[in-house]
Amino acid sequence: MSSTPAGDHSAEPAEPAEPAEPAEPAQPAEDIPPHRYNAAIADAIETSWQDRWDREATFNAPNPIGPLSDGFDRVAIRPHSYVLDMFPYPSGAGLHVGHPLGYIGTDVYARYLRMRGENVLHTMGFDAFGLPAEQFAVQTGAHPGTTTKANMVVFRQQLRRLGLGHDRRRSIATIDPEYYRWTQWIFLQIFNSWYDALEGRARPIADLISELDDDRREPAEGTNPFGRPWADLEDIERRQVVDNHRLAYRAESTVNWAPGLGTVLSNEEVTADGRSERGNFPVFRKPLPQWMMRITAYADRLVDDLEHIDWPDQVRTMQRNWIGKSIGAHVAFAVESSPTGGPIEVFTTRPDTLFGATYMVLAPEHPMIVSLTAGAWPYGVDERWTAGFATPAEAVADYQARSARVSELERQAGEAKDKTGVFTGSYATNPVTGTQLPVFIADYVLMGYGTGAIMAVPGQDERDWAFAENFALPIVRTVRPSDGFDGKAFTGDGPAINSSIEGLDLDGLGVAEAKAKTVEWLEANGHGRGATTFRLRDWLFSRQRYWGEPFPIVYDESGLPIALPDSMLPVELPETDDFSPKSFPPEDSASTPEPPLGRLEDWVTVELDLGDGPKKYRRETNTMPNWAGSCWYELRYLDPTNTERFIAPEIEHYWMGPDADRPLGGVELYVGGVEHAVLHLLYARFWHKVLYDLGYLSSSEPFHRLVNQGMLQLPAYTSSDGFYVEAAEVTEVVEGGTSKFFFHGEEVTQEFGKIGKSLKNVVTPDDFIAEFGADTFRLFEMFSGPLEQSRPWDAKAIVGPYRLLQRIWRVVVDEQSGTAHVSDDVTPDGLNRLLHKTIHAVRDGYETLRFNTSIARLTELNNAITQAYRHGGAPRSLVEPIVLMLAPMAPHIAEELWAKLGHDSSLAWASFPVADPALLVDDTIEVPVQVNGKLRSVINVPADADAAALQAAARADEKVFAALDGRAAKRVVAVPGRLVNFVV
RNA sequence: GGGCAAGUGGCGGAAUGGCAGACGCGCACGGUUCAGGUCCGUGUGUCCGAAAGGACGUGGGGGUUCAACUCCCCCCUUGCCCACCA
Repeated sequence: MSSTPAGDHSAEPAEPAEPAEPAEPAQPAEDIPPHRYNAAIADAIETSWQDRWDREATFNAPNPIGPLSDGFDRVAIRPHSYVLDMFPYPSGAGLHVGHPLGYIGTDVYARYLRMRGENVLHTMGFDAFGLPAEQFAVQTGAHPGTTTKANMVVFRQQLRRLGLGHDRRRSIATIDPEYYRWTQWIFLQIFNSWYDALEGRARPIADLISELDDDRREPAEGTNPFGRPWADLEDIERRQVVDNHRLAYRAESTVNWAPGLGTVLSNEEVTADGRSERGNFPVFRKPLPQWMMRITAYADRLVDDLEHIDWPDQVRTMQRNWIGKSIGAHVAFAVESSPTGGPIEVFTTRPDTLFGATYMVLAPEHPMIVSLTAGAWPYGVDERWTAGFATPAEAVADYQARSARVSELERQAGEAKDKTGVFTGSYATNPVTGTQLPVFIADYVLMGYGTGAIMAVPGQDERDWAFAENFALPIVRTVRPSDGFDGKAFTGDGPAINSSIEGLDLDGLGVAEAKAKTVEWLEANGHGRGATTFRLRDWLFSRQRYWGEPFPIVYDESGLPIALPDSMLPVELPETDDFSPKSFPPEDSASTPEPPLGRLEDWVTVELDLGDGPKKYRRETNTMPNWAGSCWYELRYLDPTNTERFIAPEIEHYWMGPDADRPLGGVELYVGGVEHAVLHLLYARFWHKVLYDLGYLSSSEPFHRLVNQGMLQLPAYTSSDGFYVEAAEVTEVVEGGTSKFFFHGEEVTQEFGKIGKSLKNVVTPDDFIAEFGADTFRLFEMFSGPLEQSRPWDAKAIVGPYRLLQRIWRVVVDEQSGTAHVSDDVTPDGLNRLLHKTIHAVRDGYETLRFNTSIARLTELNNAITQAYRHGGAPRSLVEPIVLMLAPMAPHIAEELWAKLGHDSSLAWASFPVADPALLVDDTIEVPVQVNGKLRSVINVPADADAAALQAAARADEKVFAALDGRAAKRVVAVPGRLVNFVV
């Protein structure tokens, strides 16, 4: 591929490069040369090149069609890549040094791919709806839109100053009505879809209705509460049945209500100790009508497709665990005392242990408890089972009340392991043994998982064992423990025991076989069937907040939701000064959410013509959660100005369509923090799959390759009383090689931690850019370790990359005159070989995102050049490649040097140097010689020396001769090109 | 309690079966300088030794191999995630 001048991509013809450095260097100390690379020169170069890149639209990536397709004919034959960052939330604090790590990494990679000859899409937008902006607004009274937009201006400046090569035409913000118009449109697509379990994909809801009308399909299980067939239903009933199928649906569901925040939260936003992730307020479980997304319909595909994407194992494991797929069986336990209530259905992953089920437990919220609570205790009941109450009804009511209240407190105290519960007075029948099993309620069984009821098998389950001990319940072992019958549950594999009746004999079988055989028996005898359960719940999708996307939904007098037509989008967020959520005392569990939009009566009540004449409707007053806008932004970057569609299919296919390397398609590289491993990445995959199912996308996964950048840890300082002090005001004193730290005269202790206000250790890129320039800052962030790795930020070490740039500058530029001082000499063979080895290694570093190794190789090469050409005059054929190789990481200085070397156009599209394979192998090589595995000498041999020649050369070496000391080798390992090892 | 990742000089890190410590920071010495800083050069794993050289050395213990930072087993430590999920 020949070099493509940047002029090809410019809006205007390239102008000759103008020297960007100031005429008067800022530091006129007599002995410092006037044109030594320093912060002032860096600043001049960097701002000048940033302006020129903007002017020439250097980083615009042409689309194959549409308004952004200018110049596509010139790149049509090139490969293309889409390199993406997780877009930031524009907080008021601006960027700290941790943020740009990933942004610089993707920028280096994108610039490298471009120089390798690809059409590269790289841009940046803002995830700008969200709670912090709203909370800040509530505190200050300023509108969240105003503060958010001001923050975005600051972020844009900071990002631009880093020299990130973004296609600015594609930048979007989720708060833009022209963006969230399509967020709402996608919501409607999801609302107007259902999951066809037979075909395993989402389909338009209209298909369902016509299939129901034509009697080709029955309503799905649990969607028709009316007990009559579809044909006999009233219109309003049919609407409800259809609504029950939708992928976005309203349901009375138990939600996490945080009175202190005034909003409900998704399960993912609640911490393990029952508090809100944001704000740390108590969260109460409360049944309320809410919008839900049927993400559980995709649980299997979300798990299965993890196999086909290139993500860190850690993140894939986290998603798998979050989805929590369990394979087992549903088993029905008949209840004689309550013939109307039907059997108790349980889910178990261990159907093989059915013979060991000795009691049953229901969650305290289980709906069958009412019918199962007996009128009186059975004769001679164990008093531990009754909790001292005279009747089961009293005992059950007391336990239910306590678990609703206490569970939160107990969780907060961090100990919920003590097994409590109470007997209902009823018994169920074990389907294999016919034994009567007492039915308990206990809070160690959760209503939200499986069926909310379990068969308890103390012999094979540690929790059941603990409960059985507390309540003196029988324990039957059905698996022979490999470690003896030693007074605890055995959960491992082993031969089944005590598990045989007529028609079902498990004894001697391993767990897997016994499971299969039991399921077969259950199905044959009508007692149950194989079943899969997921930990994942449907996604709670509504929030009682102001600062989010309004739903494109209205309600008529029936109270059922009606989708607005596409022509009425966007439903703009109404302007108001009254955007505070109605919050309540944090402990007020009786309160219910009141969305701010509900107070805007003029907006809520609306007259519309939705096809049957103008009528009054009420708008939905909830807004969408923070995650909605980030579920599809990677798609909108591709076609940001499209007013007809959320994205043109050809454009999606061009940038994200599947190919040999990416079987499910998706972004080539996605870089962001591991904190989004579950929420954002799971929701975005879900939406992407729905849109794929509905035929809008050619890719079925949004992000093919994911890399989590590491976290930078900054020094933080604690005083002797344990409080953090401002890191910026701490001074370091070095005494005899060890450092001591002082804060206003008091000695403080240094530790390394997450960057943040709480540790008082925030450091911004701005300070470093002012002192060293953006190129040095970029190089430093990339040099301190691999992109994925977390590491301490040692600010002092930034002088290393600074010196490197000074030295490279000095190789090209005469520090007295400021002009290039290279020669047209031929590069000597030795340096030329080093150059080509460097090219090889630098490319490898770029491709594997190990930029630190690329910098090391460049440093070595530059050191060698410096040694050989102390006073300038290095050959151009040696100097130009080093400038090009430096360019992805330190683009401004590289552009400037490139210009000084006489090139008129930007090197952003110049060809990256290619190593000549012939120069990667030397004529003679050094080969280590070991005796008994210990290094004794290094010999010089021809590169193509075979094993025999190697051995001969090694024996001829006097150090080897001495080490062998006359002993005969029992064995000689001679690996051509690698080593010789004598075993004596 | 479970899962995953990691542990290499004073520090960040390099080496993915074949010369451990590339490259950088720091430090030491030398040059430049009135001086300091900058800049340039040399050295810098530990121990013994004036040196040549030798011994030891990648959290600990064991194993596989001619050869292990690298692969396998056990343990320790740290970090992250999940945590009564039947």
